[in-house]
Amino acid sequence: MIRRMSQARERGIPEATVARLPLYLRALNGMAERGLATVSSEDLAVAAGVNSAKLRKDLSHLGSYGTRGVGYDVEYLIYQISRELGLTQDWAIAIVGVGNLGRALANYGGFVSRGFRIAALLDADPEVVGDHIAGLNVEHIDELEAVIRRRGVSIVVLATPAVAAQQVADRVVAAGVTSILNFAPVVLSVPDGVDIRKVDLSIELQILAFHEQRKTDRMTGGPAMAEEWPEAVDL
Amino acid sequence: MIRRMSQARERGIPEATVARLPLYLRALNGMAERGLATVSSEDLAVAAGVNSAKLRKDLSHLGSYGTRGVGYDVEYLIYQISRELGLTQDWAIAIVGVGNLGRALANYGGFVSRGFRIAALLDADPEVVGDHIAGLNVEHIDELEAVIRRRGVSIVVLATPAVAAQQVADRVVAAGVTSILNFAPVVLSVPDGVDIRKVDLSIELQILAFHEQRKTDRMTGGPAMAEEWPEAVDL
DNA sequence: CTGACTTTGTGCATCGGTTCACAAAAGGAC
DNA sequence: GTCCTTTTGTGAACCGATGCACAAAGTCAG
Repeated sequence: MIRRMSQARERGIPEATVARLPLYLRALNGMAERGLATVSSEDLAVAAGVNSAKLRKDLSHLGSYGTRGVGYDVEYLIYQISRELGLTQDWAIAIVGVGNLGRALANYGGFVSRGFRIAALLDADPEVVGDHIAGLNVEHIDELEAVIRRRGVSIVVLATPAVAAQQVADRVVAAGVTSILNFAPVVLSVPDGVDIRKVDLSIELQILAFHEQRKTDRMTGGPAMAEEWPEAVDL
Repeated sequence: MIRRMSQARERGIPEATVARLPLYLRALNGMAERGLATVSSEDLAVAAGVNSAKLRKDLSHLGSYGTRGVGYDVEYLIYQISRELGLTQDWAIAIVGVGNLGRALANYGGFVSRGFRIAALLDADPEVVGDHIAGLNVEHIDELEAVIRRRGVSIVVLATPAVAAQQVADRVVAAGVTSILNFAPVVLSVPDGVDIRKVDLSIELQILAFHEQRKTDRMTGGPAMAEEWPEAVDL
């Protein structure tokens, strides 16, 4: 027995593809709202800001959901991508650290929109504990393990100061959490099997600055004739 | 005349390398604070969370700044990376959209820390205009072009609602800005030569959810024997 | 000055991801 | 039913990034 399956799928979607699926999903939702029933790979690619061949290859990893000569059924594709991403189930997330950023995240609508539910806000500062933010009561960090267990939290968002992040990470990992979204500017060390994604505002700015500098260098004389070092290195 | 230069450099640092330089810089700053004078590629790689061969290759794109048998001079390397990233100059940035996120960004210390200076906060809501946040007066979005010109703003951070983002982007581009950090969940379309970096909180969560789902699937039966589709597709 | 030791810088094989270009599949006209 | 048009799904070439493994270059002891 050969079990051709539908070409690919059966296991392992490339990481680069996974990172783009949410993008397609957002574009598709916009199209569904505007009442579109089907969409071609070309149109969807433009809406998502990618190359159409890449889009088709990405979708082919999920299965063969298009109709040649027609395109993709918008609603069906939304369902398939949502299912693949795990958004058809309900994810309880906890936000640790209720400073400016934590507050912003708690109020950010995009989280709740699909599949995600903020189940807890935690902070170490007694000044903040007890505040009501986005309809939730801020709880003390001492409750971390209990809250994770009782409310079935499976994803933790770290918005603590840098010095506290590793310590909190150790505790949430010990409590059984294996997915962490880290906003603190530190490299967390966690055991194998724990997924960490890092969002670092300052790094993004530095990358922009690099390119901006290159652009302005090019205007004013060009880098080829700019000095290389304050003093010579090659003798 | 051959002009060997110091091997690489002269032009074009790989994008992947640029994205890691800020990481090295942060690790090096920590080491400088702890008084370390030199560091080996191995130690620095561990601190930055990367492979040491990759670190050495990354640094080799900037020039040959290490000493064999010894390692890298911490202060000197900090200076070289900072210069390469353009952090030795002062960047004026403007934040557009002073909601929860905009406020968090304005108060985020990591921006100011090296080279970046928040030069303006702008919003369309008259309720918010005039507020004082992080020592700055919130100005009306009508002032956008004037503020960019007068204060030499070269990087704009978009923290507006999704619907307003494209419109604001068009205006800042028209005003001559060529670097944008976008937090709004939309695909911006801008002319060639304008750099956009996107930070999307909801997408990061969706990627985590995907991996989390895979992990829990594996516990409960394994994906190989999980059903593929509600109905069969291959006949 | 010599020889043992350390650590960089890089050539090379490899890998994952992107893009092109086209055959295969579907729909519609007549 | 046949032909023509559209659009998918994918083979294959290409491109950039990664990581191994080692020669080259330096330090340091004696």
